[in-house]
Amino acid sequence: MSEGKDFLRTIVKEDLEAKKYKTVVTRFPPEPNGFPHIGHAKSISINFGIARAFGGHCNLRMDDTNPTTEDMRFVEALKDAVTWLGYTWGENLFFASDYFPKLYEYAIKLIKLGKAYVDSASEEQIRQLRGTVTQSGTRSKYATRSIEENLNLFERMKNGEFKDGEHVLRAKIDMSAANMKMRDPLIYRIRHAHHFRTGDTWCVYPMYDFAHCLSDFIEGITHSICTLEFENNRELYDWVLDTLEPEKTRPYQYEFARLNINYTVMSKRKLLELVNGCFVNGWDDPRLPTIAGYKRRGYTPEAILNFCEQIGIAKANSMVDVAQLEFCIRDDLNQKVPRVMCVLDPLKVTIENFDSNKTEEIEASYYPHDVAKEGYRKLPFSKEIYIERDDFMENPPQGYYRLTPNQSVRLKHAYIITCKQIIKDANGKIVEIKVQYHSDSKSGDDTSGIKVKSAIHWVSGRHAKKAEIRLYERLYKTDTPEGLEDLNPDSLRIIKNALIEPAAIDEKPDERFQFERQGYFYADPIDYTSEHPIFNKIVGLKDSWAKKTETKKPATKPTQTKKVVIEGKADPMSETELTLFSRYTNELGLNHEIANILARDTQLSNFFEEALSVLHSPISLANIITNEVAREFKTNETIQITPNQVAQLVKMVDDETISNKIAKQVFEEMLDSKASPDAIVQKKGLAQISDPTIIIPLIDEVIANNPDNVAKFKAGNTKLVGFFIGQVLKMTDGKANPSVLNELVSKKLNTQ
RNA sequence: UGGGGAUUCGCCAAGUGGUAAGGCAUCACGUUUUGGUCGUGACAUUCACAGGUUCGAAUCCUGUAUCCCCAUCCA
Repeated sequence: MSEGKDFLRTIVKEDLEAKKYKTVVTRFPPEPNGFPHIGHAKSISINFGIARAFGGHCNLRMDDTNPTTEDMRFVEALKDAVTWLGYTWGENLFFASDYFPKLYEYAIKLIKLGKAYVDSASEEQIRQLRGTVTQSGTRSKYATRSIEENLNLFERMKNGEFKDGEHVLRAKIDMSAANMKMRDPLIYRIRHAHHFRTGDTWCVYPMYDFAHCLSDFIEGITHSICTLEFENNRELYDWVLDTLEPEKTRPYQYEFARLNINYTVMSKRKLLELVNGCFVNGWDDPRLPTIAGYKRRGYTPEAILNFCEQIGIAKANSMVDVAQLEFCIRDDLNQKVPRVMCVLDPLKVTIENFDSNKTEEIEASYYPHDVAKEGYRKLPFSKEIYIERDDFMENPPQGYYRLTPNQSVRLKHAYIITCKQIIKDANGKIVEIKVQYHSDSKSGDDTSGIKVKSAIHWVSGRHAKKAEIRLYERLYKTDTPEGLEDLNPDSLRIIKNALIEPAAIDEKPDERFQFERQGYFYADPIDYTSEHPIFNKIVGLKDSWAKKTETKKPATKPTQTKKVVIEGKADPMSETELTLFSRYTNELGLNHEIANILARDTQLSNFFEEALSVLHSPISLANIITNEVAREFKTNETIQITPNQVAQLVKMVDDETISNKIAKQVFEEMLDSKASPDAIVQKKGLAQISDPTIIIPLIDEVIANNPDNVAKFKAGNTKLVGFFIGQVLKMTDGKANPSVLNELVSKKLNTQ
């Protein structure tokens, strides 16, 4: 939870430090039209997490501006998700629909400002007139209506005098804007629909772009964090707030990349399709990436939150490996849950030399030695037991550690057994094995001296309980699933007759267990009863044996195809550009790259020509202009610096008063202070230090203080020269002459 | 095709002119009564590509490529 670990926290931190806001206020603003999924969890952890980290607060706001898709049921699911993840909104549960009256007033204000109009064109016409991404649009003929007429019409829209789609309210912005969102966006539409909260009060409903920013403003949000697809909406967000509330401090929008996970679908539409089409069993199906699904499956909020923290926040579209999530739940449960034995695919084992009437009770710890928890149960041991079918092999492959005709094995917590006889049915399937146990090999008290390769889990036939185990695998078989055709047909496997040791049911020391050697399981919160226990598989244990045996087969190496880069062609130069180019290269001796940049950019070439008339130092001038000056022109239309000033600066570099490095620093300074370069150098004492008698002692000092790096350098890490130069430069505030310094450092290090 | 974003290891991701963090995955060894956990080590001479500026570039400049978003009366 550190403060500056991602770009959002960095922004918040800076804003707070700059006193832009007194306290940070964020919001989690879902639309209640579907169940929240792990992508929402990321957003929740960002918004609530930032608020918590900076001592602010986060509102839970239902963005319910579309009456046709939203439902109270989803509101409850959203609240559940936030609570389950461990966050609280306190008093701050809001609904955009609560702001409908205020929003309506804002719309009227916009009309009065002459910045909104009622458009009576049809939906189709509006689309036509909007233009395309390359062609600008045309403003509707209704845009010329008077303020009074607009006011009147809008009020009648509100009063329900018109049918759906007859009119809309539009912001009057710019029909030729390159950003399509700014082409007179719709801000209100007529909807004669029943809203789940406001009922039939309203006939007009605000659109997202109008409602969202104003809702943020009304709530005093400082940082409005949303996903990347809203980047284009930001300009409109700013426009609405700047024209309606120009004086007040207001929220700003920031975007991050939404979460994608491989083998998983996250879109509301696809999730809805799965649920409604009964491809899964409801919104809380454990195979679904919904919060309800993870909860039902047995995931912990800690694991989800930890996952959200691990994946980070950035602006690049990305696809997280589902293995990362699986790691998080294993990692969490490993420290928490009791171990218990459960046989999923039982094979009967009769211990020939064990008394058939006897039951031995073994004290077995619920936790392994490396988990700092205590607790144990009594484990019954008797003549007939069951082991996992694949823990015995008649003809084992190399490296198989478990029971074979020639290899003894330990029964976990109990005795070592040795196979004596294999019994098969008519089809050759093994139905039972007969073994002898070594009575002097009891766990914790073993004097047998027998060495075994592994310990396997087992249950006592007489005492074991029957359990239903629901085994879940990934819902999709492809890593980037598109549709139903990518569904994994084996995503759910139900084992009706697994055998579990009695304590797990009778004592029920927890809801979640590790079934020894298999994975983590969760007593299904809905269907489980002690008469008919049902466990969901949360996640399997890592299984390096399985991995080893399967990777043996396909050894096909993916052929590395070297990426072929197609170099696009630059536009040919115009006549005048060509003339300039040849003058720069031939007369002034500039290199082709620099000459090219200058020749193609009139702003830069004018600047250059002017500077050149002051100081005839074409190469130095051209370098600084195509690099530093160009950057400023890129971000600002006009810049404060004059060609004359740049010439002054270059002059100081040319006569070695200052270094190139310092020149860049001075340049930055000139941008802010508008002072002349000489004055800056004077004032700050930036003249460069070239005298070796001053520099050498500093180098010696750095070398003396960093013996490790000296050693690394000697070992061949020559890049470390940079480190030493950097250190000396730091000591001299960047004033040491870098060329001289470079030479001296290299010499010193090589003669040490 | 206009505009807006992005590009650092198999997957995430720090880094903003001075030694390419960290996690997942993978591999090896050690510990282990879970083929788990844990521990140790290995894993980017290079940051989409090509030039340029600089003593020094992932970072600054120019150009190119690729991917994502925008033309719902959805959010």
